[in-house]
Amino acid sequence: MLKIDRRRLSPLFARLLRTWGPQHWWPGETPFEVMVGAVLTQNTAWTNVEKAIANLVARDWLDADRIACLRRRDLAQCLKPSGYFNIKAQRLQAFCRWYRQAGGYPALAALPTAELREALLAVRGVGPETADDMLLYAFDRPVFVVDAYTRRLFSRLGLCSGDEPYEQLRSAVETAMGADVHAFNELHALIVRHAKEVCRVRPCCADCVLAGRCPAAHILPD
DNA sequence: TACCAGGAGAAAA
DNA sequence: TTTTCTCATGGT
Repeated sequence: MLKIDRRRLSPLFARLLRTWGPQHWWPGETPFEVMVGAVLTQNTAWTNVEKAIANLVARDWLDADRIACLRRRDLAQCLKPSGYFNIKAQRLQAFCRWYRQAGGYPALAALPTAELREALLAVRGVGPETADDMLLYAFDRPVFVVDAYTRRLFSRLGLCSGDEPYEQLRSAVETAMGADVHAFNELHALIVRHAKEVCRVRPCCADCVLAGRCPAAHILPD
């Protein structure tokens, strides 16, 4: 079973926070909007998701009851900028129908984390990362979100091999950091921010940037 | 032009 | 069980 050394993870977190500052995630007005964003951002740049959400808001459709009852093709048209629009229309309706049937946010927020996670994962179109995005950023549960950036960065730093099962990596980070909603919130957001700012510019050296000896270090604010 | 982006599920091996 | 394929727009 994978173990991540807290003495290596904590300085990494501190370095990211010092470099990029608090990220104030998730960008969303309400928990429901956060959950919609979590579905729409699957393998998609956030700027495209924002356009799709803006379309929903402009039509006054950012509502579980409304989305659940829309014609699939109307919703798909609205989601077009976020890509995979037919699949996402299907997934978002499946999620909204479940959300409504489950009693909405108050009823779901009353569930224990493990039970809520299991219920989310049973919704078609909600996988581990999407479920954990929702748990952390919409329900404030101490769950760490593992994404492709986390695997890439951690494997380059030698914290993991990168091909561990999702649950193993999530559990290892949660054990190393302790159940801390705020820390999980920031760490995941910072990893994404770091990837956007650095890996895109110079994909080979996310690790040496963090060690402070990267040729591209000039792009860092400190 | 080619590649990537805050994945998930189905199909094939 | 593991790997591969499909879904698709928009920015770089």
